[in-house]
Amino acid sequence: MIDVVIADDHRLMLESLAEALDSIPDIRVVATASDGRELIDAAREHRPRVLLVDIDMPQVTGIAALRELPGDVPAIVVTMHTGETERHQAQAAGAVGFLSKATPLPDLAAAVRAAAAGEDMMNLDELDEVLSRHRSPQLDAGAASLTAREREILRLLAQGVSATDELADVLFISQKTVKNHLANIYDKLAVADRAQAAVEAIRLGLHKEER
Amino acid sequence: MIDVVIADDHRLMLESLAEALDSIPDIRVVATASDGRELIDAAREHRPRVLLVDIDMPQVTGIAALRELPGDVPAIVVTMHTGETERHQAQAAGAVGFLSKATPLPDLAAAVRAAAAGEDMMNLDELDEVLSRHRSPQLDAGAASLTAREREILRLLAQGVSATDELADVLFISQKTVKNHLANIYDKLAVADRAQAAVEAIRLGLHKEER
DNA sequence: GGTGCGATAGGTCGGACGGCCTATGGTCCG
DNA sequence: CGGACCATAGGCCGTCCGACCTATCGCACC
Repeated sequence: MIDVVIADDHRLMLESLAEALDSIPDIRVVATASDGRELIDAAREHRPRVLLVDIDMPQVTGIAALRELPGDVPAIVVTMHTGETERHQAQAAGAVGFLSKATPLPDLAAAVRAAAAGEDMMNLDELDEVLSRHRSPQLDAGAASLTAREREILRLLAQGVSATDELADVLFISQKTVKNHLANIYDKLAVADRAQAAVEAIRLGLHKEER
Repeated sequence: MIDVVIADDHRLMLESLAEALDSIPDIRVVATASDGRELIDAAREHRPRVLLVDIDMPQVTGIAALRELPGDVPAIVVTMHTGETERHQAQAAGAVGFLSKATPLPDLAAAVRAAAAGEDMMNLDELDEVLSRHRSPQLDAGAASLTAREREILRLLAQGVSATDELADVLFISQKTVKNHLANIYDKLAVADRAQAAVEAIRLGLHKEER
């Protein structure tokens, strides 16, 4: 689980991004800030693994805030202004990444994971390669070891198909097999019953998957 | 359920906002667009109840797109540039609302509900009053009639407390009472068991509530 | 060509769950 | 005051669930 603090002066951006990142299973937004001052305070108080920082902020800019903060927490600068000047300022202030606000959300998530893993993303030639190495969420041992069939059953659970006979009908297998898969799922996710498995499945985002 | 189409040229904003709004129980994002052209196509194809439109977009701006679209779908303009010029252009193009990107997310959700209800939000003096009338999500009959105790139990379910005896212990009531509440919850939400109730509880956002 | 693993399936069993009914005390409101 | 609603609680019953064990088939990897 990667703890993140986000700073952006547009509340709509700040709150939407916080909500969206928080719904990613391996990322948790522990605090948000609307200017550089709040960012510095939040970073000191919550000790996150990664900072996401906008440049344009009233009073203290993102760049200025980064200069005040110790370099022990990797910071990704996210900005509308992707000129070389801003880029160099960000780099000089200690940023490990510099992304445009045109970046797709999954790429930002990948950048957060990369930053948490100690990667540097200031080299544009390597950026794509670094991001692609961190595209998939780093799930905990249990969730990561789920088989395709088990994920399928979890997906159905998260979508409201909970009865054994319904699951068996949808999957064209016997009720017995459904129960076996469920038992394995309970083991891997360390839960006790369908209700808890459904909660966990939704946390993992399985309810959004199609087919 | 209010179907919405969002247009914004910054993918991070677009995708984050889509994710955040979609997680609100009475709002569904049916399509997103990165420029005015896509917005026009998406509006025609998906026939949403409300449009959320950024002004600054390449090729065809939000204002230009609104001018091309029939006025039968209410549009809310969301922009960084809140000058009188933009305001008047938006109004002339048929927008029913004009909000800054500094607007808090809950206010935007309220504006979406207001727009879906046919309200006009172009009068700044009435804006606060109109928004406050639409703050709470319009839940369907079942969810709206839940009692405090029932919501409490649903919240626990959504947070992974599923066993009758655990629920009884946490709430300091007998297991029998827990089962009675659950039976009433199943009725109101039209579900059959705890797993489905938990799924519904998360959809309603109860898992985020404290205490 | 084993060895391992996943998907399939069956049996048994005790306990948990959900459906249905009744009942009491409290609160709020007309 | 009476009615409506809620939280609390108990009983009964049939069904479903989860735990534990065994077993076969197919596929992939070495």
